[in-house]
Amino acid sequence: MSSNYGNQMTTISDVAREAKVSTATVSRVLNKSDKVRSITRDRVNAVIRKLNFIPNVNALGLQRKKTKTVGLIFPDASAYYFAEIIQGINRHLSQNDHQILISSAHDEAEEIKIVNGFVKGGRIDGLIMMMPSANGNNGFKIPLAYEIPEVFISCEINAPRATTILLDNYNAAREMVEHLSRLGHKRIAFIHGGEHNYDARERYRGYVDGRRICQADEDVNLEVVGNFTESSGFQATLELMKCKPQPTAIFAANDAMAIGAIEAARALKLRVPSDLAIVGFDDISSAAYMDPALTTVHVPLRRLGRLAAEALLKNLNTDSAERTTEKIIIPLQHVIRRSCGSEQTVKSESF
Amino acid sequence: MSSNYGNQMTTISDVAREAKVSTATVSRVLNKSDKVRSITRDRVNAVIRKLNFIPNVNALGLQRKKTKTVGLIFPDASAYYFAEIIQGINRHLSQNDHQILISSAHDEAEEIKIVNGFVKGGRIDGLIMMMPSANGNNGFKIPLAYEIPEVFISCEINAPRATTILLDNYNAAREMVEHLSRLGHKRIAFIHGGEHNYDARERYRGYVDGRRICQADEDVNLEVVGNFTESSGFQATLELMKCKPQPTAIFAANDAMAIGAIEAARALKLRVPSDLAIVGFDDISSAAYMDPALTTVHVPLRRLGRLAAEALLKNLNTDSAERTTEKIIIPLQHVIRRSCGSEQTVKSESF
DNA sequence: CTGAAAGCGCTTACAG
DNA sequence: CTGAAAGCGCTTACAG
Repeated sequence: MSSNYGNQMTTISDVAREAKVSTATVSRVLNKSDKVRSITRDRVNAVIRKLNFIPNVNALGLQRKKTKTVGLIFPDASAYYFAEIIQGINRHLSQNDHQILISSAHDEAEEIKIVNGFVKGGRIDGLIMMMPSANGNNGFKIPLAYEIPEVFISCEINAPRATTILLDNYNAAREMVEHLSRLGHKRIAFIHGGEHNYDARERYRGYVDGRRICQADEDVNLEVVGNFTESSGFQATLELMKCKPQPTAIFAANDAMAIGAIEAARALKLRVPSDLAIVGFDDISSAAYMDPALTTVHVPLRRLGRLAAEALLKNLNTDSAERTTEKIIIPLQHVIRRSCGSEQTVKSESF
Repeated sequence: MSSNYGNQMTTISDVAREAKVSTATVSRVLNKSDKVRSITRDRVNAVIRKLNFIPNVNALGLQRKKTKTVGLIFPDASAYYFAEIIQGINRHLSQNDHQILISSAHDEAEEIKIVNGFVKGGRIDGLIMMMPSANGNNGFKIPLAYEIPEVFISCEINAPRATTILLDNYNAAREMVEHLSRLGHKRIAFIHGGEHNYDARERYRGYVDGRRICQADEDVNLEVVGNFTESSGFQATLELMKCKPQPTAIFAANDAMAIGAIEAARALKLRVPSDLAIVGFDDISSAAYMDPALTTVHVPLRRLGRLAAEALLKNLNTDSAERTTEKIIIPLQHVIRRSCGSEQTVKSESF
């Protein structure tokens, strides 16, 4: 195996030699230290530019214990959330001279292994974890033992001095039920996204409370568990429509399942929304283009990513003793389209 | 700012002290060198395990010029492709003890800046780039000057000793036109994905040749340029249906635009497929759940990601002088559903 | 088979 | 304001 960087590598010594100063001075210029005469500084900067010098990150990491790198850990599933959030994170981080090391895990054991490697290997300065399957009060002690700043997305781990960013799933779901109730629905069914997912559980909680508040036949069981995929929404809907009496509205915990639900309604020769109202959650890009256009809850994923990046960056620049424990909850907006049968807002949809 | 790794950091010296050997010996054990007595090896390994020692990546990077990290650069757009491909790459790379550093760029200047920082900063051992907007023979010299292995996805840059992975867009598109022609369509329109996108251009080329081969009224202009979004597909379809005579089929260069096209057909009170056949490209997860279910071309994104990872890993372990120039073309399969009006296959779709 | 020592590319007290 | 030197955590000839 050959040396990798080959002849491309310019070092601080090359710069020092060319500028006729010591490496210490070059270093001071690089680090904007004020203890450099401006004439010297200019000369060094000229050489840096001329040689297109970029400091070796490994040397920096070794010496300063800073790598300008943030670790990102995501669950294996959720490709859609994943992509959007990363874009939001990356935009902010790259503007602030930080890079992203990503990995995905499908269970906590794998998760912990990755975090361990990242942190003990000296690869990262901070960590952003999206782990909706993490279960609050048990396990999951490992990453919290490290002293690097951490941001958790969509999981309620009570991590001291860490930042947790959550969607306000509960209120959005509750209000969605209230909206359906206002449209006259009494039997509002729910397709659950899965017991092991934080967002899904919170949406469910909002659904239950919404039904109670609206006194919407809450004693009738109208719940089926899906797994956030179109096909599970399809199957769940077939199940639900076997109930007697049948539900008049279905609230799917995400848009993919709502899409499956609409397809199932079609297979059952039910018209949406007149025979059956169907609503989702997420507001994916095709939601506006379905037939009928999908009523849903908009989830601002890029913004979520940006908030995570901002929170992490802030803590990266704060002494660990000064760091506070923060919880950021992102309020969510409904997007009322045709699939819920809401008259007054149909007109607001136009292309 | 406090030191980051705090007391978590175990070094090779800690291990050496505890095992009563020199750091050189520990290093030899870590690197599976055979020049260590097995008794010594066992003792050292026991300490390594006991202290949960993980070598510092920065020190390794400095010393060996290897970081066990692969850089991934993606265009800002294409969130969907992005997520799926990364999952494929990550799965393979993490199994082989490599990490992923990602970044996205929206033009070549930014691209080059990122690559520069990655390579000259000593951050990566190899590079995977997805740059459908890269334009073959011009510009884009920079990354190729480096000696690290490179894999290009969806762009035809004639990079010596690099691997290029392409989808067989051309043949899949041509065959799609032939399929529509076989169903009796003469006026087959095309919604282009954008001149600056390699996949889009290739799909267009397939469309043009398909029409010629089928002698499908090829002299009539039935093309509109979109940008791979639902809304552009919607607008493009409104445009196309102003043509006299109207097209009887629309081939959208991706599924998102096909979704917009179906919605537009609906707005125009046209039934799909009987009044207007519509087909897409990508086979996104909701394609099977639309109404009508979308005929499209399946693109195996995870596999694409895995192939990229495999190719890179292979070259990472090959001396640069031995590396060959490779081009891998992934054949694509059609998925015939209802939206094209193909009778014989409707029955094969079931839930 | 094992250890002492130099060195990878930086930063940072320390001395001047 | 500037430089010589030590040190961050590893690896690898070199000597034994």
